[in-house]
Amino acid sequence: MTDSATASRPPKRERLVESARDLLYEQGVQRTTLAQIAERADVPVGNVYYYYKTRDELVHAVIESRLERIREVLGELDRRSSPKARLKALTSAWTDEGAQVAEHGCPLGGLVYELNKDHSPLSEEGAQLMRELVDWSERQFRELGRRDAATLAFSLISSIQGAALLTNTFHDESLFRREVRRLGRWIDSI
Amino acid sequence: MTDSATASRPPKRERLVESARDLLYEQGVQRTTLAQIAERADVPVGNVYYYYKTRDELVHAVIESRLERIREVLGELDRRSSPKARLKALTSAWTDEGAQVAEHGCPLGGLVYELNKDHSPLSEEGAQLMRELVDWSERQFRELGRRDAATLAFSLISSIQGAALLTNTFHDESLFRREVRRLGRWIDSI
DNA sequence: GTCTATATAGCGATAGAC
DNA sequence: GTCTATCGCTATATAGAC
Repeated sequence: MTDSATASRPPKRERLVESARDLLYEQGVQRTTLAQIAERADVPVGNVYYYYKTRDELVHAVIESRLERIREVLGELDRRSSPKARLKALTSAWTDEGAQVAEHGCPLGGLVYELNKDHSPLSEEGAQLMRELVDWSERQFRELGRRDAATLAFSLISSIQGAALLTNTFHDESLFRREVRRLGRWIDSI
Repeated sequence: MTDSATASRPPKRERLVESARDLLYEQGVQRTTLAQIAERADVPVGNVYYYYKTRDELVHAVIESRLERIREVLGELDRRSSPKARLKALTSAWTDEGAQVAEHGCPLGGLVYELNKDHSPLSEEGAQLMRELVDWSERQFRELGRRDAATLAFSLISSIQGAALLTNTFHDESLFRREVRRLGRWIDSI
């Protein structure tokens, strides 16, 4: 038994990233303290530094975790038969979390916004989250034979991100659903 | 001479709001300290509290300043002859600041994003910034005879906000210009 | 009204016992 | 590997001289 005392709980290192991921989303990067992260992960504060030497290193782990999740989701979407079906399935991925978007905004958009203000390598790592989405979308539009695929991809992800911001601002999930439905029709019309 | 020593400089209270407005935009709300605000305004730190009892009160003043400016700009746009011209002029207001958007994001969007995470009255005050833009846009679309004016207004402001986020993320002003041109054509097509 | 000096609290990070 | 205790710093905010 190399695991910790209480049987099958995920090891501390993993618990810390999960806790950080959730808190960074709910409260924002700047407002979240190591004490809060440690408390939710049920790890003593001082012990955090055994797993992550600095706060930034922990934030880095969260970005990596988000990046892996994005690639995982996009990989699943790639199994769908047509580019249009894939693009529409992407938008559905957001509406599935509509309630959380209304409460806390887009998990990716918020993170990226804050990292944009950061003068560290984290900023560029955050940008990669968006690049992944835009590039994947661009490939779909290109498969549809659009030469302006890059522009369309930028428009699509932009619209979703902006809709998430306003939805969060007005705390009204229905706004998000309506806008994403609109984007679905737009994709169909292409 | 009731003014300060160096003749015609704006009074300190005003200098503080201006300094705070700029720094909150450039660095974000959370990262900006009173010391930085005071320094840029050329006011001693301790003296800030003579003009604003708390930090939140100063942030409140910045929101009010932004709100006034929005109403001022929208008031000027109202002088244009057609709703379409007014809507397109609104989008131009953003591209005029394209370089800054690429560097720091949208001055309103960033502020609103951060205030959304705030558990204070400032959050609702921030929402009013967006409401002002959406409501004004909705009136224009309604004048165009659109019954889905509310939806279209939401889409327009969403797209601009999302485009600003991605433009800031990729630090490429041309992305913003291209997307706003696209929105201009969309307005024309309505 | 204006300024300096300082109180107070909370943060990230470290040292070292176990 | 795990934990407690605490350092050092910086932030907001206050007290009080001028």
